Amino acid sequence: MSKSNAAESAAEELRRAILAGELVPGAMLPGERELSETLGVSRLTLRSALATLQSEGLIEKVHGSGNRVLSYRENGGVELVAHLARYALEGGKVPIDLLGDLLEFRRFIAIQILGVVAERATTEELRALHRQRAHLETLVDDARAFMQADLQFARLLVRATHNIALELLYNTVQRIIQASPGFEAAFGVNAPATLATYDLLLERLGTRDPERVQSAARKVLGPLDRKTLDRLAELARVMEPRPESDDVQKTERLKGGR
Amino acid sequence: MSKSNAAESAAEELRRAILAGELVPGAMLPGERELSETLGVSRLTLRSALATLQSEGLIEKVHGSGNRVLSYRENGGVELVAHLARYALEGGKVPIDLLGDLLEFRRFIAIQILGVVAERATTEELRALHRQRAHLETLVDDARAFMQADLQFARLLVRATHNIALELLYNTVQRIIQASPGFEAAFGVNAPATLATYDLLLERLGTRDPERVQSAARKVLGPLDRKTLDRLAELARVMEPRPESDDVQKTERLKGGR
DNA sequence: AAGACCAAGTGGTAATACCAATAGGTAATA
DNA sequence: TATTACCTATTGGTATTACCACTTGGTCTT
Repeated sequence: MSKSNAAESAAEELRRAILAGELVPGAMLPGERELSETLGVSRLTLRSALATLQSEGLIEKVHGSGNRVLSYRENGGVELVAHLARYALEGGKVPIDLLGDLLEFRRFIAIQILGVVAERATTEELRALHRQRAHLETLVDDARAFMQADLQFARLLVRATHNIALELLYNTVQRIIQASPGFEAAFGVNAPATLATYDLLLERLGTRDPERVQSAARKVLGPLDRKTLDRLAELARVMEPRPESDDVQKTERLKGGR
Repeated sequence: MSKSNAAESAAEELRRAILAGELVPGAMLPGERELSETLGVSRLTLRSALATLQSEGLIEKVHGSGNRVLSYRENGGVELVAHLARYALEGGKVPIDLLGDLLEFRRFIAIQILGVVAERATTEELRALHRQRAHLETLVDDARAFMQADLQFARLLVRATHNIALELLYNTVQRIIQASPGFEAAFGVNAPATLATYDLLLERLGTRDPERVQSAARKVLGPLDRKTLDRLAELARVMEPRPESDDVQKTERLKGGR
């Protein structure tokens, strides 16, 4: 990859091996001195990579003993979703299933959040949501900008719950989405339907009745996500496996000249 | 804390300063060479600490420029919940509000999860849940063991959703809970009511009707969490406050230049 | 046979040197 | 005068080397 970060590259290689099952849970990694040489980085850089993997719950460091591989199913943190998605994309596949799981997760949170927002949000917070909705409408053409504004809309929603745990969780989710190339497509694909959905929900929020908001959310959000997935699957079919770029030869010829 | 880990201690000091608002978002930390001397660790160790803070979304590293403090409200990950709880406890306070937010978050997820589990769980997975419920009954006296078994029960539940994103999220939540001293009390305090609740939910799950399961969950889980919080608040009143430690002077040194 | 003990291997920390990227000032230029 | 190019001090990133602290597994002693 084009990342210039040596430590992250090393972490990447190990992470991929673990997620691919090549490194079995319970197994001990080679010693840091040996492993650093194998990966072609200094022991220091290797240790930085190992620290990252530890924070992701993929390995366990035991002073005096070694580095043990853990089961990512039982210990891996949410941030692995981004990596799983990236590996799938690099393999040429659109991670429809994974994205579906992530959308379901988001939907679950959203339904519940909408309920408490109806009760707790200040009028000012509701106003801010309407403003952001209006802003979204101007960005339907720019997928990336639309995603950013959509995330901001979600942030305003979360903040209106006045629940710090949910707010921090949202930060994590946002980082996952932004770190997952291809996920942004899921936002742009369905912009018009998204806006219509927001309109309905905002209208219901105005009633301040949690029941009405949640029942609407349950009816609308599921189909919306399903439609998004369908369109993504469609796009995936259209795209050919992977076009090799033949610009390489061209650039080669440029070198000699001047 | 009595942790022998130098890097984590350094990270701890910086994290505390950031979460306490002593280091304002947007501010630049002192250079790594200077800061490492200030904290009494090598630059290497300091960098390890900074890497941790970066992964938690508290700072942003900019090659050639410096380390910028970020707003934890906007960038901090969920794992900060554990640290916030710990700081509160070390200050002599039981973080009732924070724990309430966390329980609410857990409750939101649980309600939705129970819905899909009713649809998707295999009969074997339901059997495993019943077994774990029976096992829980034997541990009502040992708060720590009960918490572990309770977490395992929740894991079985999450796994039955067949949603990898939710499963990974649960891993993160579990780590937060286990890293938060005092949170385990929230589990032991209300063991009998917890068991009764599980019985009800398992019975409803047997019907395979999402609606019935969710409506029961909505009715039961809220009051259960409220009762737990009440008992914890009661316990907190009984315990006397704690004499403070005075490391306040140190924090002055952390404020950086530029 | 059981316990104390020692030694090799492992991760943890430190000190130093050098590479790479950024920012800000300065001089050359239009 | 405003703009551009570039140089340089400062900052983070990586490598090398050495030593400390802990764990483990064995030997030695009792």
